Amino acid sequence: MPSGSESPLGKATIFDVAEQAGVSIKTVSRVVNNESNVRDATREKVLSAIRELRYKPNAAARELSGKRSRLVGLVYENAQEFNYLKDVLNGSLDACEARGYALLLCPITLPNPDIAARIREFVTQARVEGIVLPAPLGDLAAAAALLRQLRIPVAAIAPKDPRPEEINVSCNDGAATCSLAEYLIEQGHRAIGFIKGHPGHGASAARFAGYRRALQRHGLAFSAALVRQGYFDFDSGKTAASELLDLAKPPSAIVASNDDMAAGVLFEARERGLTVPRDLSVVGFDDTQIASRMWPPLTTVRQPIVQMAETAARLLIDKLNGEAVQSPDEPFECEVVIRKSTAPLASIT
Amino acid sequence: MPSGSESPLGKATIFDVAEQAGVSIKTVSRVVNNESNVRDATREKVLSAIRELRYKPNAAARELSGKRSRLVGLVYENAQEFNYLKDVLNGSLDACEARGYALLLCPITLPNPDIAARIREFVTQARVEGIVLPAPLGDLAAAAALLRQLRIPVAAIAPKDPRPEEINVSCNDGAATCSLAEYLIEQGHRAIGFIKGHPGHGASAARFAGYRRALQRHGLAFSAALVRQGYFDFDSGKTAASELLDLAKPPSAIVASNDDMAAGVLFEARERGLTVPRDLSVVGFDDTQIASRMWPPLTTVRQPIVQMAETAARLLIDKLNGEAVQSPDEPFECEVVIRKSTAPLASIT
DNA sequence: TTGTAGGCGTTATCAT
DNA sequence: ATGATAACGCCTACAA
Repeated sequence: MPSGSESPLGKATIFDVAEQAGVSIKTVSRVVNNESNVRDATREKVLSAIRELRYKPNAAARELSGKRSRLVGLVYENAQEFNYLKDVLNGSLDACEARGYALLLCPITLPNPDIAARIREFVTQARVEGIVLPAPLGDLAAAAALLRQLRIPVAAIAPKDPRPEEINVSCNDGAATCSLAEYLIEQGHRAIGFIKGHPGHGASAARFAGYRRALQRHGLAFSAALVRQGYFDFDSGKTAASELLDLAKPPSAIVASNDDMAAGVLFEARERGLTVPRDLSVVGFDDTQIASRMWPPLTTVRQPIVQMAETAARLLIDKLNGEAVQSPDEPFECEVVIRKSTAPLASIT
Repeated sequence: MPSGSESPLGKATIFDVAEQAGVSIKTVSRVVNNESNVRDATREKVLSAIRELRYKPNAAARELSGKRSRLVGLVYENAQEFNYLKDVLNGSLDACEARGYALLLCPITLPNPDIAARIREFVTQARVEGIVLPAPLGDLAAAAALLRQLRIPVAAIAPKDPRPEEINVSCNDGAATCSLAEYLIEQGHRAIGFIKGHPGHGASAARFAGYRRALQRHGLAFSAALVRQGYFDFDSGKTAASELLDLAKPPSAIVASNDDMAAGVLFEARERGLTVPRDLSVVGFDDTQIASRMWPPLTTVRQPIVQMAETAARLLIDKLNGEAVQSPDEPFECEVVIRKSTAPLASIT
């Protein structure tokens, strides 16, 4: 019977719904927030009123009153190579959308003299309830310390040192690197070079360990001479390859800890007139877009980054909503992608 | 004299500031919002109280009361190639940060059966005041119509059909393509292939026009046989190159409308045993990261996308704040980047 | 199970 | 130029 002057254009408030349903605003609030203690019949009445009026809770009022912003922050390294972030973004956004949260971005350009100040500014200004923190930022001492101090929930993606009280999502990139190296060994390669990733990145150590494990399993001696430090970027890969290829006994295959460095290796090989994979096998890691566009297309490893990010953001939001969440028991699985940058060792010797 | 119990932890409200400064909250509000009609001395008092108390206006309360969310949306195509978006993101974020706005993301995967619904949902749910709209989304009829209907201010980046009542930011990519083609002509090339970009993208027509202009200027006949339709992606570039190279009289140089397609051309050339640039010169457009990592590194054009996006977002926000803004009079300048995928035509004939 | 009252921090109205 | 007071729409007590 009651029928105020509900404005036709999606401007209905909780009062309009209450009137339409013939209940109090509190009851509407209960229904909207999925609280218990509402009789099914009442709930239905309210629900249909909500539908009719196209009622959407006012986010500002909700935040002002309830102290919850429904905002999650993504604090990330604003690197040149952006494909990793693209996936992180898509995964995080999916989770946020599904749960009615919005995602705010906080790019950080490294090196940065005062990361802590930037993050603090972000957290206080943007009023985010929690933070998704993809590697390698979580492993920066300054960032980690601040976040701990701020007592803001964090979901770390591929952290080096997972904090047990927080959410952590990882993948088994060590095992994948091991598979990759074993694949090369099975192809007859014995002298296999390795280019490490950025030392501040948790994955670097894991991938290196995977490489050593492969050698060990096949009874091959590890030689530090075949290992070079890289930094996940094209130039460091090129430099490392140059040193490796200058060796008196250069490797017949090189494992780069990511695709960008592998691209550098390919580039260096080209400059020396070497043909890949005939003269040198090369593998990367990440299956970034560049991997399939180079010549030859790169044998590499694909990580389920979208899924990892989605999981991280989803668990984070659930935690913010008071649910007792746990980090995944098992790391996510990586997938080896064989392309054309690898070939059996020509047994000419 | 007055000194309530200001909580030490950045929780000061407008009342605390008013008390500290000995004025009413309305005056504080005036100062915070840069309104006139405040005596300088009063303003100073308030300002110093704000500093002392580290007062930050509560965004939720502001929005609830003032109807302004200080949120801007970025509606973009969620494409594989993400470097373009990376720059758009950085530029937009810069402008937002500088003006106290936050940026919300609305990725759209194409093709999408109901773009309009998605955008409408975003605008109403995310309560953004305005939208930054990078190409090619602005040129999709469905999106354009909806945005017009929603009456929400839009800042378009590189639109095909600029709407005079909105903000539009572009660059002279037609002229740049012309320079690129002229460069090839000066290198002795006469049969120059062209791979068009996605027809829905405004830049495609501009770049094609630039190519034709270059031919015209140098008195070269235009041949439709040397032109192929591409879609800005690697595969379409590869296919187009294949067709072009199958011609009885194949071109000695190919202009691809972007780097991804140029990468496809390079790939195809490799598969045919052609050496670039000895047997074929290739140029791209965008100077994406891949351009400098390929072999040979690509001659291409760099667009100031970060600047364009920053300008678009800045003008949009200024407009939202009631300022009388105008789109830039001049398009932004592109820069030709000469690398190693081009060489003078070997005059063997 | 349901409803009433008060407050969240700001901006807007209308005085003064 | 400045101030008192009423919205803004919702949520959290607390009552019934």
